[in-house]
Amino acid sequence: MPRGNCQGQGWWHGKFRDCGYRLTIGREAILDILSRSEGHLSAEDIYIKVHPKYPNVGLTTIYRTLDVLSNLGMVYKLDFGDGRARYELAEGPKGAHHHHHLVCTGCNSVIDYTDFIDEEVELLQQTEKGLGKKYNFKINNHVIQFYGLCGKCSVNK
Amino acid sequence: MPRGNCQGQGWWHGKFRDCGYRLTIGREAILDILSRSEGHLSAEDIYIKVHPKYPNVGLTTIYRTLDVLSNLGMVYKLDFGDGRARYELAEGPKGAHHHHHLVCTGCNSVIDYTDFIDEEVELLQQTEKGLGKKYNFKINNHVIQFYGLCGKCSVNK
DNA sequence: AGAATTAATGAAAATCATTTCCATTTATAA
DNA sequence: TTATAAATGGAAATGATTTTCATTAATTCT
Ligand SMILES: [Mn+2]
Ligand SMILES: [Mn+2]
Ligand SMILES: [Zn+2]
Ligand SMILES: [Zn+2]
Repeated sequence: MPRGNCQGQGWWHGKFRDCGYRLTIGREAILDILSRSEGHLSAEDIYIKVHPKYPNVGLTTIYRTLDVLSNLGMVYKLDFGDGRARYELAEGPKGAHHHHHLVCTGCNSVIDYTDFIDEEVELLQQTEKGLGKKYNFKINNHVIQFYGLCGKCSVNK
Repeated sequence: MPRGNCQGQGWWHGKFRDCGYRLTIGREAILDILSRSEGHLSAEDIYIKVHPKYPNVGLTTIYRTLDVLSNLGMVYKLDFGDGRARYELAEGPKGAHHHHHLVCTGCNSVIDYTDFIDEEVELLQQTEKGLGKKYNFKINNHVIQFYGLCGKCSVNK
């Protein structure tokens, strides 16, 4: 009977180790929070969620880890114009869960949407290919955000 | 013979006044710099360009004016991930000159592109309409940016 | 397992873009 | 011209992020 159990270890161990990074409590905690939280967390949001369980993980480590994860492409660093960076897991273990954003300039709320029109995906691929060739650019990511007013804010306006 | 001449006054006077804002030297200088500069200027970039001619326009005014212009929709405030906001004129007097961005994550250079815009614009309008209805969202702007490595950075990598 | 090696960490200090304060100036309308 | 409120600049404050550096801990090697 194997003594280690792996079910709780998270799918990222492999990728993480492969890149030469050490596995630490702090990093696991951060990844754990990111994977079980919906939404767009700031560094401090994450710190506050991590702290009760791991009081000795500092905010500095949160920033450093998010930077590593972002460089590895495991996390997206986003800017919604509220003066602090926001982070979300790039994708789950099963593969992509790609989405774009609707940002309310009134209340700063953000809606994820995945209901792309079929043509949207296709156009994006064409565009990436075309632009890549024309400008000799190796594209590996994109950000699409719509700005406007949510229902509440249109009314209260 | 009319004594004022208007040719140098800039097309924005009207819009600006209509919104109840006063016309000041500083504001004109900033708009002037924005309209005659290519590229994506930070507040400080603008300050440096304005300063020789108008040494008594302070950085604070640059920030305040950019905020006003941005709220009026005359200027886009952009984030390319280098820690400072960048600004560009939304459009010239003749109408739109809409474009999107290719951002190099290696050297932070940015390419404006207008290729594929036609198809994109059409799709975008569909998408805006669809999303607007579904999420009860009044969309009035969007940001599309592709991230990757420019030619130089792919090589030097 | 124990020691050696080196990455990772936390706490405090530093950085730096942006914002706030407030006394003074200035654009605009009466 | 005068009255009025908006706009300004310079200094100080703010606040997110980064840097520093002495200490700790993960991994590798006996
Ligand atoms: Mn999202
Ligand atoms: Mn541009
Ligand atoms: Zn809203
Ligand atoms: Zn580059």
